[in-house]
Amino acid sequence: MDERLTLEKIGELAGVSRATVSRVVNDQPNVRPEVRERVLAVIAETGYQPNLAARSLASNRSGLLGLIIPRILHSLFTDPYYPRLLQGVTQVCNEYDVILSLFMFHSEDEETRLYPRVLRPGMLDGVVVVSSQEEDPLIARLAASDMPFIVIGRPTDATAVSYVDVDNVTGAETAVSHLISLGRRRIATITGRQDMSAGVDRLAGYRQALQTHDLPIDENLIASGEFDEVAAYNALLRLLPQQPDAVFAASDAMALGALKALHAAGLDVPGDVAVVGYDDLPAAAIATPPLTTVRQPIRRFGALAVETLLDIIETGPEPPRHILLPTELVIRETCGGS
Amino acid sequence: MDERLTLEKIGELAGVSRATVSRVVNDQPNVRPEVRERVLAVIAETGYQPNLAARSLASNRSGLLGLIIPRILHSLFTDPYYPRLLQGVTQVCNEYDVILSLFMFHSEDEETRLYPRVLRPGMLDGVVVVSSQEEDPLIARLAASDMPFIVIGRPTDATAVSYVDVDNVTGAETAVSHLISLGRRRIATITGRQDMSAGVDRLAGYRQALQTHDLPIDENLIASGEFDEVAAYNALLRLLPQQPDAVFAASDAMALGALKALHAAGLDVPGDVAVVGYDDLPAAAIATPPLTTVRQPIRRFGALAVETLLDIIETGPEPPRHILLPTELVIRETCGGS
DNA sequence: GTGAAAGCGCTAACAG
DNA sequence: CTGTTAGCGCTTTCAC
Repeated sequence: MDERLTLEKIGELAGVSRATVSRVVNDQPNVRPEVRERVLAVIAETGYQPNLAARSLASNRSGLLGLIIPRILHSLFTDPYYPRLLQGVTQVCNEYDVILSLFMFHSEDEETRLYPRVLRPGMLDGVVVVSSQEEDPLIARLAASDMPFIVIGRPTDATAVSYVDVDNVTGAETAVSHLISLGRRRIATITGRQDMSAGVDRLAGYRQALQTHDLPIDENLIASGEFDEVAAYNALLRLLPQQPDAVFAASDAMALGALKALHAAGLDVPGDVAVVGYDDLPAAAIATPPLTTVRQPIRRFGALAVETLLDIIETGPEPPRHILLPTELVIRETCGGS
Repeated sequence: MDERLTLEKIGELAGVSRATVSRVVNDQPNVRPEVRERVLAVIAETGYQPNLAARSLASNRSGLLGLIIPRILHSLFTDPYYPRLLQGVTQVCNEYDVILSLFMFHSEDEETRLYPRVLRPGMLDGVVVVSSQEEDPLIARLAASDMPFIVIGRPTDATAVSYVDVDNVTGAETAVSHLISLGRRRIATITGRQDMSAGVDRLAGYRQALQTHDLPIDENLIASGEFDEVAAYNALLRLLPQQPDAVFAASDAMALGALKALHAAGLDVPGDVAVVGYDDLPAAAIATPPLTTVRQPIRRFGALAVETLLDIIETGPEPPRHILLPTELVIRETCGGS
């Protein structure tokens, strides 16, 4: 059991050549059913597994996909965003029998030092990039290489690049429109980071909803929360003097921070101020009061990214795939309506 | 720029043989400094990167490490536990220039189907296994193979296996002892899952602290919270009739659930009931009131696992490494003392 | 259908 | 110190 099994050895045991075994292993035609059976039996008996490195060298395909998570944003790490995403990604990888390599960078130095490794020959068949900031230099590099890739989260110069994203503009617009329809008029927003398209788009959705309903946009009702609970807590405190009657937070983490600040200020939710979040974290459902929020299909999203990447590897990068997933408004109690 | 660069080609350009280039690339001795320089220059100019598959095939080392996360526990996914762990793990991987392959399983079927892939020849140099439940069958398989591995979280039959873990028993004991020292006498606990060593050990620490201080152990003060916030909320409600004056929750997520239940029941924390958690999640610091908790060095922990694995790969599995990291009691307001 | 043979790009003795 | 020579285990023409 200890001796290394090779195609050659399996062939020997089955009384065929190594080439035939290879055909069987790779489900290729041109093998007599009876022979195939015999080979399969030997493989099952011996527990033979083809050597990945050798296969990769000979076929120029590694069976490895890369998932690249650029410089970690602390805020995203207090969310279950990445875990969810990873669930979706790994699930599809398992389904298609590809292996996922995870690249997480912790500093700009590390990024620049390690980017070349990603493009290393004989390594990855394709990569999924989580775009955390606009204008990620890696995306330009990937676009210049012939490595198949897809971006999670629409990059700035998106037209030529394949991506999957949630429709953040529409999601935010729906949330704010709902507040308007409930009679709120001084709707504040706590924005996410403006170097991330999710932050930008959700703010755009907020503005768009106000415009559509002919409501004025008061810049004093817009405060930056950096996608962070504590920052949002403070942002809400800054917003309070403007006497908003509703707050749209661009993430649940921030909405939770806002709720805490509202409680601390002795204000009633939704009586005095309505709150809507974004993400539908598990914590949203058990907040006090339960948080109205925009649900993103994060897991599906990761899954779809991999499926699309696999398709790109198969059929080429053209045309660029632009996939926007719809969100869903989950109405709970903090918006004060139904 | 499009033609594939190989050792041969670099050698040609530098006027040396492929073997010399290989020596330079691998930082081996026996190359005249002057020649080395010349080769290095060509490599820098051309941006040559050795082909991983070829190297792996020839040297029988892939430069890949596996991280295996068995069947996902929903509860752990609402924590930033995995993200933190991944940060530690990837940081060390980056440092040592090894690539991390992530295996996440979502069902028992997937597990059994994919375990063999992990042990596939020509694939991984070693694996880190996150042990989520006692008696993971993969650990037995790994132990029977000659794949170097290390377990995060002490497995049940731990003696022969290398692992890193936090000292959960001592951590819990310290927390409960602190409550005792503050004069609490009817100390309840909300336990984590008892099929995970963290759950078992933290309960053991609780019992031990009571015993050490000659306090009776009342089984009615022990409720199961499954490491889940909602389950803990309900667990606390069940505990309330026993009139505890303190609660030790085996995770912050559960402590947060307990806090909510306590508020809902109109009890004052820490006036009526003191609360101590475990994990020091970001949310613990901004809970109302801020949560006293046991801090685990999760990131260091992931880092140490990889470093130790690398050492095992280098020097062999003997003797088994048993590494316990100390925890730290973070005293905030829910324990009602200092 | 099947086998023989030629690499894939690299490392690792082994000469010199 | 440096080059030559074998493979590593697999895929993939190309004959038969």
